[in-house]
Amino acid sequence: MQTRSKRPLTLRDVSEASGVSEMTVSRVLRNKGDVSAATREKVKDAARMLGYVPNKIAGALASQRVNLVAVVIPSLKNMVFPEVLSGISEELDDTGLQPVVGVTDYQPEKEEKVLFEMLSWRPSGVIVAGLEHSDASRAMLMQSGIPVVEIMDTDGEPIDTAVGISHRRAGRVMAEAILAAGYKRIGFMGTKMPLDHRARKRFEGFTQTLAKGGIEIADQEFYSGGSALAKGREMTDAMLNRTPDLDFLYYSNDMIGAGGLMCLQDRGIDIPGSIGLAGFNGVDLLDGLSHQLATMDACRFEIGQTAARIIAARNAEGAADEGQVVELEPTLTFGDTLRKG
Amino acid sequence: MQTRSKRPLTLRDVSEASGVSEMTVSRVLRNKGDVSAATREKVKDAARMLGYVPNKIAGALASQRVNLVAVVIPSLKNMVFPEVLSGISEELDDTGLQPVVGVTDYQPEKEEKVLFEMLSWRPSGVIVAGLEHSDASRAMLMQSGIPVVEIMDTDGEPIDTAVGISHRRAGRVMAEAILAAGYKRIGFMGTKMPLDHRARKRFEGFTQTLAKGGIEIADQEFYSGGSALAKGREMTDAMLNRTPDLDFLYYSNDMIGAGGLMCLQDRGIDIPGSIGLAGFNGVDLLDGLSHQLATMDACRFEIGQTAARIIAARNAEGAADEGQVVELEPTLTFGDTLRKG
DNA sequence: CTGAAAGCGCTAACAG
DNA sequence: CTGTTAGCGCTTTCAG
Repeated sequence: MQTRSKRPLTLRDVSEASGVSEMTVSRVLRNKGDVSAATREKVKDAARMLGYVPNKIAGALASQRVNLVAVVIPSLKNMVFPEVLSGISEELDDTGLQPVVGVTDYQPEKEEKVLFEMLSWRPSGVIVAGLEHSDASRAMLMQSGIPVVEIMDTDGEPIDTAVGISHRRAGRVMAEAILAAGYKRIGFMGTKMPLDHRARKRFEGFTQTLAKGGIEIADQEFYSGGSALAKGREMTDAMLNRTPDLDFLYYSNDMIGAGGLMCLQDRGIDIPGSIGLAGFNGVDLLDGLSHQLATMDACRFEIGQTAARIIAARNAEGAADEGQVVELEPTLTFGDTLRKG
Repeated sequence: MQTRSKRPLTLRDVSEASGVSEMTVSRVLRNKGDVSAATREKVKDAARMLGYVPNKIAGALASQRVNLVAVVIPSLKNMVFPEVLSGISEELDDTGLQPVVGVTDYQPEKEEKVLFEMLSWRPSGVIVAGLEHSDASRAMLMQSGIPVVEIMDTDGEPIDTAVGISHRRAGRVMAEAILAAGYKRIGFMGTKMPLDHRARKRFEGFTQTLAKGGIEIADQEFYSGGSALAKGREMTDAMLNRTPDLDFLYYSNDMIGAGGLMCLQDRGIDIPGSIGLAGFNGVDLLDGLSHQLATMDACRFEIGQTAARIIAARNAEGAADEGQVVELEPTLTFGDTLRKG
């Protein structure tokens, strides 16, 4: 058929090979406009024969249309984000739009850099995690004139559109459930991430609601790095030694919660009678554990879907519902580690 | 400063605002060629003031250079692939190249589609998981004239360059360790994925080596879908009921292996005395378990790094070491679940 | 050090 | 239904 070539093929090559004008070749290859079945076949054969791959760079420049959606997230290691991505990817599958992922490592400067890179490709839409961005980032996004959907969080002022859950509310709901169940001596363990605003908001909602119930966090500890499971185990062990009278442990994610669960089991503690536990995220990775950990689903997949749907709609219709905030309802799962109040 | 605008800014706008020719503006913004400090400042100020974001589409078309590296992987849910991605991403960080990810869901037709999409952006390199591709995919990749690195696997004929481990060998090494430890009645559990060629090759290497030792797999089971931890637990339970005299369980991944471990613990079985276990992948997610599972590291991060380094080098130098195969050495970890022979 | 002219490969907008 | 003519916004190349 063909071999490793130096110069990539162009429309002109297909045009010459098929004896049809470039313009008509272009139309056939895009299924645009009416072309007779005969020429259509000729063109398609020639293209296939040569192994022609259209140049989207040129196409995009000429048509001022790019079928890319920029997706900017803090990390790929957290499982939460690949799940959101799946939602986006699935929803975009039939729209002709394609997600392009950028990772910020939770660093505002890197976010700025990534956004700049992304925007310089003039994508059809931008989906970015969180509502907190540098002034420069916000300015860029506004200025771009591109539809922007901020995801995961609704506690704040969106640039354009937001889809997510209220983490403050999530913290509050969990606190209410714990209070209702009659737990009094509560310990908290979480990641040491000053830049994880969503974890911070959950923590705030949590402590504020406890405070209203007249309760203060009895002990707390933050970690960073390492295997979450191991850390959860270690921290829990340390905390129980330090503050033996705790009757509830709230973890900022399910993975360290699972570590804590193992620690309690090793100690032979009655769950949730003597001590209750809860995590956050609804990670189904952990479904095989001996106890099902109480947790709160963060609607990751659905958030991705919804955000993608909004971008796709805007892309099709032109301007539309700007400035909306879609707040999804996280569901609380009691599992086997939190008594119903 | 500026507001939501309709028309995106162009070089011309910056040129007019700064009173410097477009060409010189372009040079400043790319740090290319010599420009006086004075005009440089003028231009930079104007660009910042306006909030100018260069149009890479136009730049790429004009310069015939795209700073994108296509990365095509089967899935994002498997943790293995995000890890490879991290390696790629990190290695690419200082090269000016940017990864763009495409997901195939283990489907050859989707791989073909994704590759076509990717290639139509004329990336500087392609990193693709696996050595098995449709004829059309292979043809596209060859034809493109773009550096191609196939990753994860070295058992086969690469299109251009390959970086990975030999899964056949990995299976063999594990089998040898198990034989050396004196286990005789071996059960296997894995995913039911006809298209996961690497898992298949491991299994082949494993069974062939056992055969040489005069041993045949005593029982086996394949699953698909669901939480791996839970599945591992269920399958192990079922298998032990069915074939109670097993003395070793080999799992195709660490997650189901962990589920199996829990099952054995529930049953109060002595590990690794009465029954040994091993998984595959070296997932540090699981570090907090009561026993450290025997496993084999797949060198994911390193594979990503190496592949990225090769692409970056080719991009800088022009043509170079084509056709090489880099086989990395997976390390066997005995942990607490496999006796040393 | 700076600028003018000529495309990159494709598609929009018209004519036939 | 098919072809022609202009660019898209930038960079290359070549003159100053």
